[in-house]
Amino acid sequence: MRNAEFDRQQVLRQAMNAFIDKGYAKTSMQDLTKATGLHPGSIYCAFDNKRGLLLAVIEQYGQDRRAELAACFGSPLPFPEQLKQYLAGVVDECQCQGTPKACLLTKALNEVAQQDEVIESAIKQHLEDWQQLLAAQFSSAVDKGELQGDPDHLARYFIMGVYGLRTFAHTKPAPEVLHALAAQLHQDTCRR
Amino acid sequence: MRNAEFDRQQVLRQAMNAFIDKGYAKTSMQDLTKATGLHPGSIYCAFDNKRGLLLAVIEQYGQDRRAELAACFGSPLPFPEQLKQYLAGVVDECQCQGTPKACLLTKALNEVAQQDEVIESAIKQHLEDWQQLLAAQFSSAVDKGELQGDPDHLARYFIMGVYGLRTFAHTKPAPEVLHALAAQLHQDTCRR
DNA sequence: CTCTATCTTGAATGAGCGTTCAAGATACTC
DNA sequence: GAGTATCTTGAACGCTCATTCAAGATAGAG
Repeated sequence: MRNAEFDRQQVLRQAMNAFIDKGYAKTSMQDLTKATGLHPGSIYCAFDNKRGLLLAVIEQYGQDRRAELAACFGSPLPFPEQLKQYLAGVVDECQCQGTPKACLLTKALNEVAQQDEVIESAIKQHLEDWQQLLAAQFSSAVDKGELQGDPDHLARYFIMGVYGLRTFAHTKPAPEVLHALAAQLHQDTCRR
Repeated sequence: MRNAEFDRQQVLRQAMNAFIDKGYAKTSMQDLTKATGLHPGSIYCAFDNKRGLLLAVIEQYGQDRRAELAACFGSPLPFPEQLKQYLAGVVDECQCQGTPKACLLTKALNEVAQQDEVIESAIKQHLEDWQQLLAAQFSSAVDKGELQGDPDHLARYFIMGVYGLRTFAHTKPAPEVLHALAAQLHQDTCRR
């Protein structure tokens, strides 16, 4: 017997960065072997093929984002403040000096739209999980009287704003523009 | 002497649909020859290469969208109503039965981000033109008292919403969800 | 220590890609 | 109507890609 030598999570996160930077199609196996340090055979042994690696990476990405969200909304701050911090994190990612970090889920969804049903629905599932986790936070804020309105609708509207913010960031606007948009979104989400 | 036999605009629109459906990377020259009816040599003669064709297609797309916007805001309706119709058009595109039409500009921008500066800035230019045209409409609405606030900020917020709506549509939500989000965006844009 | 099941290695493979180009077709000029 | 400049055609090319696989390495079992 013999165990695998590599750390699966580490490999997935390295491949994740490669996919986020170049997109799925433009990330070659050569890129992936460089990024992960694994040889082609090992990748194929562990993940079947490039597509299987993407699916595993998507799974890991979803898990990481869920942990991130839980950490942010686990603080003792009032809900609007938590939401503000969450948005600030998104904005930071979008304009992280010269090397903006895209969202793997939306980037990949955009790329494989109407071409790979399995990947498409895996991504859709994670985005819906994300929406549901956020909606739960909105719901508990409504219960505590920190917010008014339908939590599901508010969560969807907020998420739409985050999607929009990320796309807007691709056009490299001035930082204050992105901040103003985030502030407006925050206000429109919390006002009701 | 001899003139080219094909209709340039028609070819560009056919290539446009191919790029919108499959994305730039996954649209092969074979796809493009099928979509346009042109042979490889003709495409290379007219547009240099696949990338040149994309650039020409982007130009055409920008022109088409500008015409569309002018038509929508050229109506005699009050501004909020014009905006509502514009949004309705976007939503329709997003959930056009089973074959949603993405925005070529954002789709391609997402794909070539940080990989092709020329394409990136061509797209960025068209998106900024779009923003400016919308901002001009917002500005004139403010002048007429149909709207309150900073037209540039409002236009950017509205555009962020359109970006978000399009990404949200990729997750194939129920039609009423998309409509509710569009209605909310309309309200938040026009309220001030 | 030996054996063997498993993992690792990386060159080889074939398919598909973007691109080229020389031969053929065609419409305009004079 | 002849000449020619231009466009059209599509097979061929070289390259890169994802994928394979047989040989080599290694860790645990007995």
